[in-house]
Amino acid sequence: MIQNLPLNSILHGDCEDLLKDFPDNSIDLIITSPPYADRRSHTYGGVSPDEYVDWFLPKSEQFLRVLKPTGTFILNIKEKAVNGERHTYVLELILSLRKQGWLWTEEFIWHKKNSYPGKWPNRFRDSWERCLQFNKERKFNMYQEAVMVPMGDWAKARLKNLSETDQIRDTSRVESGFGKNVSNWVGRDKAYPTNVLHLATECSNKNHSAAFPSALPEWFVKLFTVEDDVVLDPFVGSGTTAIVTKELGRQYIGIEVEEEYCKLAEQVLTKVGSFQPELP
Amino acid sequence: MIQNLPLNSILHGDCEDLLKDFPDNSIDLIITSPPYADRRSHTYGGVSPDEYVDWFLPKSEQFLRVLKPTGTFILNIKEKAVNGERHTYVLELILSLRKQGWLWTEEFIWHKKNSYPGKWPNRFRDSWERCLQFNKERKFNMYQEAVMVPMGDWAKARLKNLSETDQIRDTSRVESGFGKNVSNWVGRDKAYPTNVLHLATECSNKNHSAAFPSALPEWFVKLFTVEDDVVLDPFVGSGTTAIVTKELGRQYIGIEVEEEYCKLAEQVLTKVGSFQPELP
DNA sequence: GTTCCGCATGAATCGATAG
DNA sequence: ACTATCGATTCATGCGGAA
Repeated sequence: MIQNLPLNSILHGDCEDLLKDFPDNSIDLIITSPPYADRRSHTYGGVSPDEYVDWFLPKSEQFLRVLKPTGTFILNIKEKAVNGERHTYVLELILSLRKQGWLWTEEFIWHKKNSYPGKWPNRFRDSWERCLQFNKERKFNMYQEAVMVPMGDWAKARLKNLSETDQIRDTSRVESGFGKNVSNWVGRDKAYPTNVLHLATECSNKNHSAAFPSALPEWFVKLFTVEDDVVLDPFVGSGTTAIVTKELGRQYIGIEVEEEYCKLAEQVLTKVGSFQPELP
Repeated sequence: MIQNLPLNSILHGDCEDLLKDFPDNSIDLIITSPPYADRRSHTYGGVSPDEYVDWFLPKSEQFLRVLKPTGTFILNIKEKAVNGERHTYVLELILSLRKQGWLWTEEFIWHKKNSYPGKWPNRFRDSWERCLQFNKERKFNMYQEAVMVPMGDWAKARLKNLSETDQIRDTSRVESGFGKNVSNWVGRDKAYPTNVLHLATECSNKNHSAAFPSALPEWFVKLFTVEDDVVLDPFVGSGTTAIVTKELGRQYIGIEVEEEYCKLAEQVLTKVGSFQPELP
């Protein structure tokens, strides 16, 4: 058991092992997107859907131990289609996590505006993922004001940045919720968020593709932590969670088994500046 | 066992009892929004979340029997928060329905664009519900073209393929359907939808607490049936499903235990016209 | 400097083909 | 019969070069 947390670093190894050295009740927010069943097989050896719960539970046991009683665990995950059916391993995982001692507080929906294309006789494109919120206690830290958006200024800023074609495109889009449909927000000062998030994946980014867009962890970090709080991502990948955590002036800990990802994340993190609060 | 289905009528009673008189494999689509746990307690005697699965399974057993092998069962449901947690009865219901013989084909998300306003210390407004798709067989009827939506950048796509003069000429003739080369790009301005539906709730219906907007059943009726197919709603309430079913030229069967709702639904249905296909 | 347009790129899924 | 691999399908996004 180590005395101090390895703050602001990316650790190389299996989170199940490495977390055993962490002290109890020391993390404010755990947010992660673990490898989905049968995905990323080159990295994680391809956990099969049927084995997924057994693979995950020892890890989440450590998450439960290191999380503060006021902390939150956000799990981004989505089940795949197997033999024409949705597999049930995510449902079983939720039930198992509750038996492990977690409270299943909420399920946020991440609406992926640019879902993977394709056509099949029996289903449409899969355009959403689960962001499951778990807690240790019924009372936890939540800073709702931090994610309220000042819509007036925001609308003007967005409008200015849009090309004409983008404006046409967006007004024609049926599913313009949180996105660029500015007209929804005219005359409003603040928007109360809901439990549905509308974000596009960053698929054709110049950077290495991440599991989720940075706006996703950003939103949860703002919502569940304040400055200098500690945010852990036990499957940090190319470092998206750590990067936005640092940018927001919180302290990050990332864990990753793939060495190449570790180096990549550390490389980017040295270039990232941390948020400095303005002095009056 | 009755010989013929009670087509285009609203039956008064408990669907579990009434369906026992229905023949096997006779319904093309079952779509329903059952009373949620602990809701509408005056109507259904207050099903508690812990008893919900046991309450539901005998009914779904009849659904399974009366549904055609090519048919679909759409279940609109959302778990409530109990003691600060999301209750797990919907997850358990999915697992139980699979054991009963259903295939859990898909989970659509209904994003409620204007969700009920409110603010709580530990959660945001709940602005989505599950629309669970179950089937008897892996092959089922699905008419995807019936629900295609305008493409995201339809304006861009059209402009790309046409010269300016062609644009003017063709757009002026679109209504008559005789434009030149129209077929080249007309097909491109529509895309298949995803498994996320963006629909506003209709606040107008004050009596029926579990009512969904007519656009929701409309979408599924178009997607899973053709004209003259039989659509059943075993918890039809004030009749939304039956009404849109009739309007779309399909045949409806509604079941409702509350007599007042039955009368209300029948009253509206007499005024509703059925879709008439145009003859050449 | 703008705006416009081509193009690669995805946490996908199914069905056919091969071992 | 059962598993592994592969091609076909499809569309929102953002980058970069062109106009």
